[in-house]
Amino acid sequence: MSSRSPRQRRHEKTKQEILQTALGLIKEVGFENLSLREIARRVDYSPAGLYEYFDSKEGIIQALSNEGNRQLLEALSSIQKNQSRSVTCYLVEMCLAYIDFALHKREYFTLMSNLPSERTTIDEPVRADSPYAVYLETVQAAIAGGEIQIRENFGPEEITYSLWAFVHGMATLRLTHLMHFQANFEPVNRLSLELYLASLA
Amino acid sequence: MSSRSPRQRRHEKTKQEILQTALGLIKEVGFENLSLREIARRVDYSPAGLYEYFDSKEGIIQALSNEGNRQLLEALSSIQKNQSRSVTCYLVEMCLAYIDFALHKREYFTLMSNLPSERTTIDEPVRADSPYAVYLETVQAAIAGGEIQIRENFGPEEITYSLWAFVHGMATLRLTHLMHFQANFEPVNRLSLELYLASLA
DNA sequence: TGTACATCAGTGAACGCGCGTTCACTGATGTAC
DNA sequence: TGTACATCAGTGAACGCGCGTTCACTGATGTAC
Repeated sequence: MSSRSPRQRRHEKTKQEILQTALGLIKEVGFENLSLREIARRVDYSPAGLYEYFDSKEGIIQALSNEGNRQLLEALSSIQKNQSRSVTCYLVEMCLAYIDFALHKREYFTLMSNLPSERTTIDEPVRADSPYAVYLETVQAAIAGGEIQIRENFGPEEITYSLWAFVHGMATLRLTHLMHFQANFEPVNRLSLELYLASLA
Repeated sequence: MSSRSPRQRRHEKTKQEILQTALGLIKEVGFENLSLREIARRVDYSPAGLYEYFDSKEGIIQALSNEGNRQLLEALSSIQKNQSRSVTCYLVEMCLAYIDFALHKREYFTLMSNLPSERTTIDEPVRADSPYAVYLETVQAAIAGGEIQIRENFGPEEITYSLWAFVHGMATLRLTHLMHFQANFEPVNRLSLELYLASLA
């Protein structure tokens, strides 16, 4: 850190400024309308100037996506550690945290859901730093603790996928089709998840 | 029908041709890359020619969205009628039909999920010709038949919403993040839904 | 049945806009001696 | 401490592209008498 020259630090700082601006822009106009030229306008650079910091527009998106992944991972992991109730309780909180993340950091969330997963079959290993891995571990803990039963063709991965689909649907609906719908979703989401988890016992 | 002049029929036919072409284009390049000029190229018209049939690009999208709504409605309704098992059985089939629709008519589905719902609070009436209405009716039938119990703050609408979120998540994940993931999702989806519905009994 | 006219279906060119990327360049900052 | 030089950070202009929409127009089709 301190071994970096002032020049390198300035460079890094500008890079972060660009990323933050891009993020704000996505929040305003949506991922699909993100424009490199508009980012440049907002940081008061010429469009060409950004190429000092990123190879391409895609490079900016990748950097943001990595950061989003980090933040979601952090949000999920912190729940895993902070509580001392049953594992299924953790799971419910983690599910709700996913929805919260989608709503409050939707600029990251839309970005991330629009990028395809690297994993393409169940035989490939799960990336350790992926949000999915956090869910999977927790589900496995619940299974080990006897709180969740596995069934034929319905092991840890399948259970995790189904939970993920459930919360992903809740989150996605809120961000698209139900974006103008006024209601108190949280208790409904919570109860649905509790009921579903209960049925897995 | 037969009272319409040949001119009107030709007009209608061309209109349909444009819509079908637009649909094919969405299937190829995605909703967000739909281009009026490219539609024109494919039907061998000048871009201006399309304005004889639609007021704007938005008009084409609206027309397609209506048609998609009709087709989804039809897919769901046909299941409601064709079977003679428990209502919960219908529900599972309807849920799977939703996913099927999303996967096999994804050009319609992406279109529809990107348009916000007209209904903005639970106090407004449900549109009778909406897919949601079909789900809601079925859930109400299940409640009436004692197959599903309502709970505090968890009535027919909440139950329907949660089911919808579940299948919407399954569908959306497949179309975005898991688009390249190879697996046999159907039995997993079916079992998850059956378990969830069982927990509502 | 023929003719005059109105409407329809479709064109070509343009408007005004926005986009990502490249390239030759310049002045400022840092480095070596 | 001063100077010569290299690298860095950033610019301006252009390339080549695509977009939705408008407008004056024309030839074909249909209608009325």
